[in-house]
Amino acid sequence: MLGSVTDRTRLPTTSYAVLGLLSFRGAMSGYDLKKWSDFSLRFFFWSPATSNIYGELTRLRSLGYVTAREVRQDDLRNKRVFSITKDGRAALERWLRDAPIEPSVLKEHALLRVWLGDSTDPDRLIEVVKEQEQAAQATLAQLEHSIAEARKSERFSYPVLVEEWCERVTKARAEAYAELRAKLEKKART
Amino acid sequence: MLGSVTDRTRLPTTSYAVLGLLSFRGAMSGYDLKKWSDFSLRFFFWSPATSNIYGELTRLRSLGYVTAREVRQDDLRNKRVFSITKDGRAALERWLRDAPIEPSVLKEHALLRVWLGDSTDPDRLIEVVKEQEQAAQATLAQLEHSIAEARKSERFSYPVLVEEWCERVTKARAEAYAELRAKLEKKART
DNA sequence: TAGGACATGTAATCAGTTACATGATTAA
DNA sequence: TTAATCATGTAACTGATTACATGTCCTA
Repeated sequence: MLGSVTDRTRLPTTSYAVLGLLSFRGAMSGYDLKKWSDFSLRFFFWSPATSNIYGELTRLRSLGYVTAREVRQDDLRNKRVFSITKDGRAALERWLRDAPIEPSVLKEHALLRVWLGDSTDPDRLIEVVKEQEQAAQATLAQLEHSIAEARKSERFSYPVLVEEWCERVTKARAEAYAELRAKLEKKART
Repeated sequence: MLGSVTDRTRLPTTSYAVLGLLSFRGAMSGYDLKKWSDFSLRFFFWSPATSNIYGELTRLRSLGYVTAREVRQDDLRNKRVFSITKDGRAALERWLRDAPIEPSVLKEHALLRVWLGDSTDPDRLIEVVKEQEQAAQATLAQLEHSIAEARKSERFSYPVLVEEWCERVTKARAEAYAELRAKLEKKART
């Protein structure tokens, strides 16, 4: 009721995430955006599905926040690249300034299994935890690569700070899983 | 197509989370479940909305995984308490054994703001990060309380392990936010 | 010649939230 | 008397996913 007029411009976070990606470098296709978000947003936020990105792009365009341009990359294939507009930038800045920040979410599906450890096979549990430890280490390697890349350009100074945050927390996650595994192994022996 | 028969029994994770809560202690109401999940699942997974819990309870009952019993708590108010059935326990164990584990998700809404720091007021950014640091510390206090409680009973030995994991990672999150704040402050001074 | 990367989208579905509806009890 | 807690649910909505549809180019 209240806000029915105001909320016309209130978009899901994904819209702003896409707009944000576009604020770094213009002229990207939906495909490019998906790839890049898999290598950046994914670490601390989430990477939307491809179809979701195309959907957002359509919406953003109808709002005048992005413009599309057809690019012929070769004789047969066409590519539609998007750029953020002045209006889009303004909307992004408004959102950054005014939108309330939702509480952070940590969804560790593996821990739900451990939590219900009494109903599970202890060895399976140890395996699951080991896998998570490895997954965290793999993420860490990707992050380190990503940080090294991002440091090359001044333009990514903020993303670098965020990735360093992620690095620290991912390290802690890996260690916490290692500790948990040790505890589970000890528990299994008794 | 494949699985159209098999998937009849494939439920969303929330169903199993509710079933899991019920596996610890029987005879809980929807209201109880919501409260408890706010103090346990929330830390490492997520706490479903009240209406969501009631919905799951209905579904679980129709599958024969839980039974309901009416409890008259005083002259006027009635309470419907639920207990897990043998079938429910079997379904939970099957899920724990067989279901693939989805990748973990970390959604730090505040970091999306930092990531887009070039489009934001630096002082506002520092404030936002400070708030996250405090939020993490508040979570830490709740966790410590929760761990102390859970240690009182043998039955919660697995939940204690999970909460210790959370404690460690939440500490790291708080520290990572503190470090980030320091970097932002330094950046602002230059 | 098969598989992966490039490239774009629609349609169906789903998991979950918010808003709403209702009403008693208890503590400040 | 006001707010919080107890207590249960339905209905409308929405954000996002999965499945599907289509086709080229390049590499092993």
